[in-house]
Amino acid sequence: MLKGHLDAIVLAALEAGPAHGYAIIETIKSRSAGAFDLPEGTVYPALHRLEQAGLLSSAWTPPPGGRRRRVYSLTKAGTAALAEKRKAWGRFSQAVQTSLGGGRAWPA
Amino acid sequence: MLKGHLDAIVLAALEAGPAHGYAIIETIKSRSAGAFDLPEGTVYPALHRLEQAGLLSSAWTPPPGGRRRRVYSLTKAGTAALAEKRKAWGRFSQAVQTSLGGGRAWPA
DNA sequence: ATCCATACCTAGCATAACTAGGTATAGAGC
DNA sequence: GCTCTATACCTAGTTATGCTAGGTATGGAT
Repeated sequence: MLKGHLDAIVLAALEAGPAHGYAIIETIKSRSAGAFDLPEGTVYPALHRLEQAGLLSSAWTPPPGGRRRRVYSLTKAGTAALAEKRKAWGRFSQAVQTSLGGGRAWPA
Repeated sequence: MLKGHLDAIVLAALEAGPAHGYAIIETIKSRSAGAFDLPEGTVYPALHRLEQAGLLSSAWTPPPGGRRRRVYSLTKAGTAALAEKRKAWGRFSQAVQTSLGGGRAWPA
């Protein structure tokens, strides 16, 4: 379970530039060192949701000669949402950290 | 939304000693500096779930003269589960952190 | 020719946490 | 005495989220 942070992670994966769904899954897997190996059934609906919400836009790559791919890009609203979600993550993780007690934020 | 980490936070709130539901809510609120102001409808079912799972045990305080309270304590299994959940949180938050990119773990 | 990796999609399920109600007692203020 | 608030517990039903489990199709390697 990604516990409500999937949207932020997907948006972050697109920050470096447009990508298609399958590539996004790979990016997330490698960036998280394998921890987030997300099934397609998780990611594709999320992409649709994010596009619906106006945070992503998509375009099909021209199919003649190549395999069809839907390439997603961050919209302006998506970039803003990502920034907000990063802040929210910071607040959230800080709060969990102190709630779990046991002191320091990050074990060295 | 507590995003799946509620159980860990509740268990952590009981680590210092037994407490009743209402007090647990207060503890969580103060420990998180107000970030987690949980409705009772969130916490009570969680307590029941955790007791069902054998991670907590409960006892009613004797009602004569005082207000009825159900006091929860960590079981041995609960203590072990808390330790495991702390580790899981560490792994999870680390993975989110790197997935969100943007470098350093904690902005000073 | 067959298989696997790539690439997309959806319906339906499970779970989590919240909303929105309900009950009841103790103490403070009038 | 009466009312109001804080304390203290509970549950049914809603919502969102992510997953399972299926389906379709193409390109490249064997």
